[in-house]
Amino acid sequence: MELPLVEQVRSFNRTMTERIGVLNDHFLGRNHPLGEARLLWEIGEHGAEVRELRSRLGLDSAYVSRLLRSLEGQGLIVVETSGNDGRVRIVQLTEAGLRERAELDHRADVFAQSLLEPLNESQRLKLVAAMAQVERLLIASQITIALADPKSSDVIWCFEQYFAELGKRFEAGFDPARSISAHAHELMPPSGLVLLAHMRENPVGCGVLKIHENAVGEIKRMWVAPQARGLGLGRRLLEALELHAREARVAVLHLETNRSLIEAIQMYQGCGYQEVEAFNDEPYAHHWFEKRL
Amino acid sequence: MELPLVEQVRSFNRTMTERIGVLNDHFLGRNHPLGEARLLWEIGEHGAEVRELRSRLGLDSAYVSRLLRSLEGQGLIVVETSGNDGRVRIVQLTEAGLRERAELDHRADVFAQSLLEPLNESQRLKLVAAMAQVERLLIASQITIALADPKSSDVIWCFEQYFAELGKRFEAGFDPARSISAHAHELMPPSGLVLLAHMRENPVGCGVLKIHENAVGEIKRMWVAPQARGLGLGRRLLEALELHAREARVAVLHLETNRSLIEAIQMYQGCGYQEVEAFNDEPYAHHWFEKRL
DNA sequence: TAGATTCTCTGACTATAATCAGAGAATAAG
DNA sequence: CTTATTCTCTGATTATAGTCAGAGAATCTA
Repeated sequence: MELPLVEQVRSFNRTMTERIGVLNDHFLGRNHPLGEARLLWEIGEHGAEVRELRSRLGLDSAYVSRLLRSLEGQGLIVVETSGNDGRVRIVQLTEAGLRERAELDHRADVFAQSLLEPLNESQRLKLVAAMAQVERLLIASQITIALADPKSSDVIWCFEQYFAELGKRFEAGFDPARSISAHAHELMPPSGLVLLAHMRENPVGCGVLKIHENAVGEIKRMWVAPQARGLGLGRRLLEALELHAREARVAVLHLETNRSLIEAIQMYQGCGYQEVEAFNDEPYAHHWFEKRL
Repeated sequence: MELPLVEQVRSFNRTMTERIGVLNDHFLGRNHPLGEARLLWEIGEHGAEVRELRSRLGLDSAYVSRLLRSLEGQGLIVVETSGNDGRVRIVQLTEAGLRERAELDHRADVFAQSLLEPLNESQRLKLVAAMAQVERLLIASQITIALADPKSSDVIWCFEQYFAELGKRFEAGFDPARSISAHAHELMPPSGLVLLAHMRENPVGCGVLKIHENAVGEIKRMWVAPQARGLGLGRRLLEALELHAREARVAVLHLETNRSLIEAIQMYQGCGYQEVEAFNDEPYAHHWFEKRL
């Protein structure tokens, strides 16, 4: 690989732009303009709310409305008002709409097969493995980490997921009330902060830093969503927390963890955390770590 | 073809469609509509013929003309009549056009870097390696093999490349006149045929089958262009020739080769060819092979 | 319960990306 | 030298993909 990294990425982008063009022509081939096809696809077999479609596809409400009117005119969808909220409208595919969607599905399959077909078995496996790798890493590179409000719904959701996971993994379950607390007011600067990782609007990980008086920081609630694991996100979160800690003149970071969280323990050690004597009486902890910054 | 492979390819396509959309918005971001930007890019630093641009981008002549008029109006290009052929027009970028193109170039770089930036060193290397692999195999899957007219310029070009390469690789050079002949009239059905491999209009490999009376076929002029090597194209060409041989009721295939063509010899053996006694007096040959079909 | 917000829709408008028919000039082929 | 072909251009027209302003109804918030 003599090409500089950026050159190789650009070359890849050129190749893919071309291929995606072919894919779109394929989709487009017969039938609908691309906008309608995408919408038809996103509605899915079980229907969807219009507002949901709009935000998923990132389209203007006037435009979506027009696309829906067109699909309705073709008898591919029915639109009805939601029972729960009279403002919200629900789109469902009709029989004809389902057939049309199956046709799109089939075309996408045919296209995918046309890429594999000229290759031999070993090349196919290599291609698919490399695609999975590219996809994974591109997704990883889309994850952003930012300061978050501990009272926001995304943070609350992440903490719930975190507690639920501890409940499953600890031998004796987990009761947040028994554990050392970290309430919202402690998690706002200057006494602490929450970092949240997002993947396209969706929260996929969190981490908390509490700042104590004696230049001691405490890391808590490190969690990565299952679909975002194996991408080095835990380490990224930890490093981002350390950066904030340094800025707050923290000299030593503490954290404690349960023996069932094996990957976490390995990550802490890999990031330079040393196991030390228990520095608190957290009932769920088996290992206590510290790192001097 | 097992479904998981197709599923992974489709998932990859979805991810890439999204990324390419972002790339286009980036390009588009400021400045020009996408069509103009693509054209500006394709004109290149040294200018180009309009007809060449049209065929490279696959656009209608009226449309290209209009795009050129628009770019001309913005002072980014100048169009002049070719000296050789009064019908052909040549487009050149002006100073401003070159700056604009450099800007596009820069944006593509920034985009590529934005993919790499959030990753750590080892992830970057993995991503780039996987991209190279995907690109290579997708390009391989774009190569088509078809019967070709031995008098066509593509075939003549491939044969010239083949002879030039033999001249370089054989210890004593290579003189086509001394070698056993294969003239155009022998390479048309029913007495023979030429297969040509194309990658997006460009010839990248060839192979010849001569059919003799006693159900004996002869493989000659197997060549793969340097940029298409390592993709299994030689084997694909050979297998395609064998298919044609079977259809022509050939029972045994002969071929001879020079000891310096090591990869070729390995490929023949890997495809089931057995080394036999010399069956002709080809002066450049060291190994003679046959395969019963 | 008033006022703000959310959700969807319509009307009016624009930019982009084409396509088709045909004209005019230059060149190639017979 | 005539005819066919190639290359480019203009005019007329279309489809696609939006954007913006605002209206009307339902719902949420203070």
